[in-house]
Amino acid sequence: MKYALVDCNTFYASCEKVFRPDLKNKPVIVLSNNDGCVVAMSREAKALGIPRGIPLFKVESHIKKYDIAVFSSNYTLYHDLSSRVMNILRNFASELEIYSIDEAFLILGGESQDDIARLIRGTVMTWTGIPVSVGIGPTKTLAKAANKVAKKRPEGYFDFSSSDSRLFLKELEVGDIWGIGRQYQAFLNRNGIFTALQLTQQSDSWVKKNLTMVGLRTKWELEGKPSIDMEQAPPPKKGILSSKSFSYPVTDLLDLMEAAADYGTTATEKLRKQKSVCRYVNISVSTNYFRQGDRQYSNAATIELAVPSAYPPDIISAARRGLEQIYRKGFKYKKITVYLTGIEDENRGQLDLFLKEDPRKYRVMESVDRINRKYGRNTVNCMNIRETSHWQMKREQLSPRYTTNWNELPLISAG
DNA sequence: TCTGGGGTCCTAGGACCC
DNA sequence: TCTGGGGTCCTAGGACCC
Repeated sequence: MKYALVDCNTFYASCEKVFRPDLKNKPVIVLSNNDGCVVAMSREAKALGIPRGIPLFKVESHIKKYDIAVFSSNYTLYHDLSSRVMNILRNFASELEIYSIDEAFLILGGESQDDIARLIRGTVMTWTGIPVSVGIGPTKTLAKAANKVAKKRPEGYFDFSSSDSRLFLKELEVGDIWGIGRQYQAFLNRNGIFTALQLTQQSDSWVKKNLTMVGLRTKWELEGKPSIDMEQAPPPKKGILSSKSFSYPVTDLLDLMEAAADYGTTATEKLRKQKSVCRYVNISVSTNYFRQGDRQYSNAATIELAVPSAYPPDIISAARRGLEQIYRKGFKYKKITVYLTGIEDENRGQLDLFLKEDPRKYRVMESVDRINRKYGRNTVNCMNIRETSHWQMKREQLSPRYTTNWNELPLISAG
């Protein structure tokens, strides 16, 4: 059995280029929420040496000098193109795991691996305009590592089994292994372990003791023993959060209340979408820790609901009660998070009681969800959220919703 | 002036039970 | 002076991922 990892190259930047042929071979960067920092770059922008995660204001001069195209993140567009890519990949796999917005694991059939990799790349490019890389290996971890190699090759694919496995592992640095982050990399380096090959030479018990069971599975995967399952249907989320940074410091409790209502609504929509209810509402606020001179404060509160619910007014009033507990006057708040936990299926015991108590609540919410899906987010909302509140997101370089809004379809002109 | 958002899993330690 | 053993549940914190 063979695993493939298909990864969209510089996904957000590639999405922005699909409808802008004038940007072909030009550097493109995509910003985080609030246009804060650089989260994605086209190949050309990477070549200019811009590091991922750098704040926008630090690269303004580069942008002017090299005429870099800058975009606010347009998740409506990225999610739509992502689902088109995933639907294509489904045709090539006996099993498909959508791992993230721009990556999927596939279990391949018996065809020649080179042929299938070429076919996948060609089809996705022709049908969506998105370039992808294909890594193939006997485990998910090795397919991931093969994908890293694929990205550096002009063919855009690489099969682990076509290489000398000992040499491959020797050239793979521990920090580049899927599942080994910065802390573990530093720890392993301190212990004289720098390559995947060296990691596989440690005993299972040593790896488990120092890198937990997760690290031990990674070791087995590097040895070619599949130890991480495919997840075809994503399990329901165990925690759902909605959190945003403010574009300007917020001091007023009423503004925070409004933001809590907005993000509480967003989180609750996600909750209803997976047909769940939650028992706990956790709300947290913090000041801007990047501002060294400011007085800093952060705090969180968890409110338990009387009955598990996915009804926005229940969630929002809990969030507001929590906020009243933790709000302190005189701080400049930067960020607020609403986090829903204690998630259960909506059909479980306790809820029956609730539905008997007031089934109208759920009928109201079904209608609201329908209207908002049709006419846009916040067409109907619970707390009179203003369109122009100053705590809302900054998105000054937003591209059109080319694929999801009739008024923003790309126009083609003849001649 | 300007520094993202949304998740998962694991472990240690404390409270509590018999 | 002597001060068990085994278990569950919960939370906080730390690691990881994109």
